[in-house]
Amino acid sequence: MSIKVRATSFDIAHKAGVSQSTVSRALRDSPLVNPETREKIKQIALELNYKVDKNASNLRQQQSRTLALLLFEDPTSDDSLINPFFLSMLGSITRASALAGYDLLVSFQNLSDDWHADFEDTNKADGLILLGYGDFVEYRDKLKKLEEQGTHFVRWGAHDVAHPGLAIGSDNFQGGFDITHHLLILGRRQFAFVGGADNRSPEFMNRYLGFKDALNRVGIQDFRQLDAISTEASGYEASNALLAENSKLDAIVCASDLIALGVIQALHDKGIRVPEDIAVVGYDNIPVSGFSSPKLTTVQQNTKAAGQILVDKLIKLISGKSVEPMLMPVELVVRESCGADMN
Amino acid sequence: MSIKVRATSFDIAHKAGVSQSTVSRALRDSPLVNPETREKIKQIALELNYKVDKNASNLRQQQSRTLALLLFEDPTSDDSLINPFFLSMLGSITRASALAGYDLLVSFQNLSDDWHADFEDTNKADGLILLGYGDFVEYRDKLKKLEEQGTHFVRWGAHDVAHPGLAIGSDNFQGGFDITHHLLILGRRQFAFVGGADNRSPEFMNRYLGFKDALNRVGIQDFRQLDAISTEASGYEASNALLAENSKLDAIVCASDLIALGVIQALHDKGIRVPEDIAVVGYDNIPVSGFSSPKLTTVQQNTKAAGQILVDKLIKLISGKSVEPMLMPVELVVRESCGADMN
DNA sequence: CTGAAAGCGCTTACAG
DNA sequence: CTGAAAGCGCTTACAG
Repeated sequence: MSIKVRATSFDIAHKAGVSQSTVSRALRDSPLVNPETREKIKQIALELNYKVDKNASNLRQQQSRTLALLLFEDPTSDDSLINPFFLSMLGSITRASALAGYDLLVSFQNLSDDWHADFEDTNKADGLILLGYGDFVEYRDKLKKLEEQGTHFVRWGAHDVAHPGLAIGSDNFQGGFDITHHLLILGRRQFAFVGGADNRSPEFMNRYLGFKDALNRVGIQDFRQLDAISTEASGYEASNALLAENSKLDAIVCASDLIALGVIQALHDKGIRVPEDIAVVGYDNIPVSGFSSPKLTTVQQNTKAAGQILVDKLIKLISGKSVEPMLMPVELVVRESCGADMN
Repeated sequence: MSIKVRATSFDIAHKAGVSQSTVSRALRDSPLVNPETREKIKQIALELNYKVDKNASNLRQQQSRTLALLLFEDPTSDDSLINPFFLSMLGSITRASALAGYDLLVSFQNLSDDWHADFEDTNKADGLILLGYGDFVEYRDKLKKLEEQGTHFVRWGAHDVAHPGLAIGSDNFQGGFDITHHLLILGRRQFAFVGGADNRSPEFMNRYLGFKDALNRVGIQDFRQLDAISTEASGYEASNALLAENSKLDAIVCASDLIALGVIQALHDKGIRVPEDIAVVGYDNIPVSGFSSPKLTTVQQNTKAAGQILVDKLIKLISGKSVEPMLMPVELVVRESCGADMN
């Protein structure tokens, strides 16, 4: 392996017979420098394989042109599996950052980490994108600290004036409403919702509220709700608990696809047919949902646009512009598990 | 939003009544500094919410404690979808980096980009992890450049003394052999392999060679091979081309799960039963493969260990230690699409 | 054990 | 249009 000798701007200055300041200006395309000089300098830089030292440049400019993506995992999830929904956002965030000329640091965080202080405070990143949170109540305290320190950050989730920071999220209430409404149209009447409906997970809560509203509007006051976190195992368990109650059921609305997959598995294991006996629907439209049997009817969030928007808003925030929160529309994806093609 | 005022080591020095050098030493746990002084300094640092400026620290130390993960996508793939196999490695790489005390920059690369010069040369990263490549022939030239510049890098793939740099990969030959052998045991005799078997994609090539070897060992010289890239669409197309040939077939070995999914879809559309009429197997064990119908028999690579190993080897490389390439074992995952439970 | 000083490699206000 | 100089915030060799 060859020894690495990095050229500095002084080396170029020497070769070009100009001062180091002129080199710096030329490479930054400053209009102050003579076009011919600039070309000569750029040529030499190329020959020497010169690259600006980012540490020096960043130190001098007091910025990093880097964004940090902090991913909070559900503490209970298998550590080899990342939530597929976040994964799909990772792609668009990475692309949007690159497009805007920012590098992207990616980090998985646990609530126990001292995460709130690690990136922007060390000048490694100009701002943070927060995805997921585990338990919202604990999370909120950390957000408050971030805000107090003047850190620039955006988060994916439900915006709420009561919560610190700017949130971009999709319309979970509408999604919960739409998919429940769809089941009502298909004639289902005996409902259960599986997913934690408390302030520990505001997304699930809003989906639940949409679910409830759809039922109330047609006069249904009677339904079941069971807590579950977003894993197949949790859905499986909740489903069994539900069946043990012996309540009459013809539709189960799940707060996520992962939960729905577990619920369907549990029903299969008991010999209950989906969707013939009980319709089951999910939320997120993760890749697997198009392949399960039956294929999941679910709600699609626009992850591609979401990533782009998170990045754009954060960059605006960094440059001191004012930024509005945003609620993104959702789309119902009808497949088999709702029983739509039974009619 | 509060105005951000970052404390520097001078601020702490002032408050503590010591010199700035002592502050730096104390925060780095240098044994040179008096324990009481150290504690006092640490206390003040905490109060002022002081964090070492990484740009300054990195500049001074000429290192970044950062790794860059460069992900090359198949140029033909839908840009909203990342290869699920890489995604699963992303998790373990991120975790392993954090554990080793390195930050992780993530970037998607196109072959057209000037990627080979962007991270280590700017001192933003101490080393690179390369995942995927698109076309290996073009890729190889870039690798050569990286090596010439003395960049530290490891890549996921087949190690070959003829190729620049250090590769960690799984045993694709063995995987191709094992899964084909499994089909032979189940009584299949008329084979096709779907996946590009040329030097543009060495992984596929090795899987193909394993496939071929398994057949040759039992005296089968006659089989079909069709090119395909790792997408469902490409598998679908190849499958139709195969059927159009009217050759007798009872088993299709696919170079990836994505291809297998497309092949199965094409067979379904023609009313051909899988695995009754034709067995179809994949490679990668992506999450979807456990949910397709029929569920895919496939080959599992140990992505969790792989990510960890890539990070470990790269860090060794950075610290100037000698490092060996590695071939990781694979595991056959038997589900339904091979027809194992028909016997 | 501590401090004064040099220097990492840039960018940019200042002077010409 | 160009150069000399200051300074970003650290780490560490040197001197005591």
